[in-house]
Formats: sequence, C-alpha cells, structure tokens
Amino acid sequence: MVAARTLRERLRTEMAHEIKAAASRQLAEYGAAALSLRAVARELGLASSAVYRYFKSRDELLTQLIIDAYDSLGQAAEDAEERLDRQDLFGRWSATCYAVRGWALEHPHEYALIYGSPVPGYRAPQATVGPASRVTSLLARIVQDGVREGQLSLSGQSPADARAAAAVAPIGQSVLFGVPAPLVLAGLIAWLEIFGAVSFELFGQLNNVVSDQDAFFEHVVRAMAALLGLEVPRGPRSAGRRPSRGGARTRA
Amino acid sequence: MVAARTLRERLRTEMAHEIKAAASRQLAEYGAAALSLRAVARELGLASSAVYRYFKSRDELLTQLIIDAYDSLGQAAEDAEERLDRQDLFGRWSATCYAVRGWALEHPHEYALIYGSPVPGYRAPQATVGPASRVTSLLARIVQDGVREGQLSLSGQSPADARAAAAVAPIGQSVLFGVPAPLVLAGLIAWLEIFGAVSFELFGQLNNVVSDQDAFFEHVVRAMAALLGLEVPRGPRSAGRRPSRGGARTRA
DNA sequence: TGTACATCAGTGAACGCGCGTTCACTGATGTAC
DNA sequence: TGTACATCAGTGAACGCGCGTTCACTGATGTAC
Repeated sequence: MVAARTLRERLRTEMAHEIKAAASRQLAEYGAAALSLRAVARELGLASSAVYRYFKSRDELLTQLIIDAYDSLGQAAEDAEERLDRQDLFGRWSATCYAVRGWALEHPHEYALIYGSPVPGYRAPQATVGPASRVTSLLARIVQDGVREGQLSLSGQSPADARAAAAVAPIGQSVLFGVPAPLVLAGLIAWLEIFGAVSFELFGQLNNVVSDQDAFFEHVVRAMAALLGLEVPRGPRSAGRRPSRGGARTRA
Repeated sequence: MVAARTLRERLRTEMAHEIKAAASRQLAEYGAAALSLRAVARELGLASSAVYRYFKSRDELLTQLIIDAYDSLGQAAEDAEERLDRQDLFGRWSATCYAVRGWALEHPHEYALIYGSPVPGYRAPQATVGPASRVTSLLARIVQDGVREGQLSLSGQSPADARAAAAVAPIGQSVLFGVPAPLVLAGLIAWLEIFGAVSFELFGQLNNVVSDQDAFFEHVVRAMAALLGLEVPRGPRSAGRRPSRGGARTRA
C-alpha cells in the first residue's frame, strides 16, 4: 500500500513537472508576460481547469518558474565553479561568470524573468529569495576565501569613504561578512558589471557596439578580476573557461 | 486660410500629444506589456476607434513612446551635462550619470521600456536608433574630449589584447572614433557599470544588499571615473552633483 | 480475496472580462468659387 | 460674403479572440474491513 500510494503521488509529481516544463517552453518562446495557463493546458492536452489541481493560480506557477530559474542558474554556476582547485580564485571567478553568461544565452527568457524588468502585476513572494542568492553567494565565497587566505591584494585600492562603506553594510554583514569595506565595494561593482554585461548583451543593447561578444565578455571578466585584486594570468585562455556548452567557438 | 488650416492641424497635434501623455501615464502605472489602446481612449473619453486616427496600431504607439522615452532621457542628460565647464570632465561625467539615474528613478517604467527586457512580440523599428544613442553619444564625447585635450591619463591601464580591441571595433569606429583601444574598453565597462547599477537598483536587485542607494551610486560613479583615468576630486561632493530634482536628500 | 466507501485527477461548460481592429456613419471644419 | 462641396476627427456597434477562474460532474485509484 505504501507502493500504491506512492504511485499516485509519483504521477502527481510527474504531472506537476510536465506542467512546469510546458510552461517553461512557453516562457522560452513568448516571454513571461504572455505565459497563459490555458496555453499550457492546451499543450499538454488537458482541460484548462486541470492545471488548478497542481497550481492555485497563474501567479503560483510563475513563482515556481522563477524559483526553478534561479535554481537552474545557481546549479549551473555551482557545477562549473566546483570543478576548480579551491586555490585558483581567478579560475573560480571566471568559471562562475562564464557559467552565468552561458546559462543566460541558453535561457534568455528565463534570465529576463529573474534579472529583467519585473513582470507587471506580479509580486515575488518570500520563497524566491533563497534560490535567488545562490549565484551571489557563490561569488561572495570566492572573495571571502581570498580574504581568509590572504590571496586578495588590495594594493592600489583607496580606502572607501565612510558613506560608501556604510551604504553596503547589508551585504557586508551577510554573505560578505569579514571582507574589508573597500573589497565589498569592489565586489559589488564587479557583480554589477558582470550582470550588466550579460543583460545588455541579451537585451540587444550591445548590437552595433561590440562585434565579438565572447571576446568582450572575457575582457570584462578579467578586468573585474583585476579590480578585485585577483591575480590574473597573462595568457588569453585559462583553466575554468568555457565551462560547458559554449556559444561561438574561438580560435585555437 | 493658412491660419485656419493650422488650427485643425494644431488640434490634431495636440490630440496626438494627449494620447501619448495618457499612454505614458498608463505605462508608468502598469508597465509596457499592459499598455492598452482601449484604456488610453477611455482615459481621454474617446471611442477606442478614435485613437486609430492618430496611430495606425498599438505597436506604432509603443514605438512613439519608446522614442519619446529615449528623447526625454537624452534631453535630461544633455541639460545636466551642458551646464558644466567643458574642461571639467569629471563634472560632466558625473552629471550625466546622475541625470541618467535621476531620470530612471522618476520614470521607472519608461526606463524599463528602453533598458529592460524587450517587450514580447514587439520589434523596435529603425526610427528608434537615433534617439537611443543620445546618452551614449554624450558619454562618448566626454571621453573623446579628454583624449583630444590630453586630460585622460591611461597610466596603470594595460594595453588591451588584440582580441578584445577588435571586439569593440564597431563603437571604436563610430562615437568613440580616435580613442585608443584600452580607453574604448574602459569606456564600455564604465557604461555597462552605470546602467547595470541603475537597472539593478530599479529592478529591486539591490534590496537587502545596499542600504543607501545614493551613496553607493556616487561611489560607483567615482570608481568608474577613476577607471577611465579622469581626475577624481577628493571631497565627497563636487560640482555637477544633484543635477535637477533628486531622490533622497543627503546630509549637509 | 472481495466488497463498500473515500479520495481526488481530470472534464467541460460557463462566468465575465478586456483586448486590437474594422467599418459605415455623422457632423463639424476647411476650401474653392 | 455666401454657397456647394471635400475633408476628416470622432462615434458606436460589431468582429473574433484569448484570458483566469469556478463549479458540479465522472470515473479511476486507493483504503479499510
């Protein structure tokens, strides 16, 4: 009877997954604002009302998709970062950045869902904040490790003035705890830069500006690593690049 | 008869303006995806069909709003930048950045319309590219002026490797013509950083991260000015700050 | 193992809604003589 | 200045559409004895 009960429950879980998968496909094709319960049901050959057995409302489905997107991105970044030697801070930093961009290029609408303009009429519930911070935490840990092991040189960085240091206290006291204020500020700047670069590339703002997005992004990653005080290797390629399936190939 | 004809035409122009104004108000309240011709007509006490005397379709109205938004932002930035001494590159840079952020905070949905995730199902026509480049051109001119007058010091910047330099050729050969490659790259990084910071602030990504957005943004502006090689004044305040109506007041 | 009952996934019709767009019309404004 | 005609802004009804959500229902799956 345990097995029997699990059968029904397993079917239920599977169906919920299929609904989310179909919704995700719709998201990829038409964007978040156009996500429709009826269209999802149609794609699965269900009555539109059937979806309500699994999700209380369209908003709840959206919330699930947002959580899944954060988790998918977080997982991709963690997988890429994990493979590198803990001592190789530059490699870890680069791998994470490339993983973020790679994931974003593969899942543009999901990226837009979580890092683009907010979906009108939708308010993200508390449940999204955990998954939302996975990438941020990952990047933060690299900086923390660098500080703890004395690898991060702050030379050349002026001490932050008091106002700026105070302004970033929330993050400085959570995931960047123990990191000196100037480095917290540098970390934030680097973080904004990476996501700014990915967003602008994805949203088309770099058309007619940058012709080789791969090369430009690599430059940005290296420049930000330098800004953080990481030791940046000379050569154009390094361990940790091209984490998984990549976009355009670059010359050997 | 010229006067008479102009009367009808003047009314027509006025009405078109009123429609755009109403649409803009809707945009500000509900976002671009929810913009509805019928709602606009309703607000003006018109039959929904009347709007078609002025705009061929919803998309055409959207296009106009996008152009207007770019122009409004461009105008705000130009007005702020214009007031400063041509020699004061840091002041001009800062004023432009603050103007962008100030405008974005005042017009969040219009900012999202032009710098957020693309509106699903809408393709921006050619007519938008001119207005779209006003701010970019403004920032580019500051860099060009700095180069021409020898004010921009590149000291401490490593020469860009060839791939990265080639990657940014499109912008390097247009609005940044005559600027050395390393500075072109630095300019792009600074540009991405500023818009990344504004976007993340607006889209709520800095909640629980930064507590004093004004102070943090000021830091970002100064850091990017330094990255560009601009001479950054010591004091926390400087000419060119708080260009017009600002957000939160800061301590005197 | 067999029967009686409870659970619950999925149905299909219906609700009320707002949307973009078209079209034949009316009446006021503008033009030509 | 006055009349006959042309232009065109705005009307209101209608088109066909898709949406989110509710509800009473059916039948298959699971449970207890």
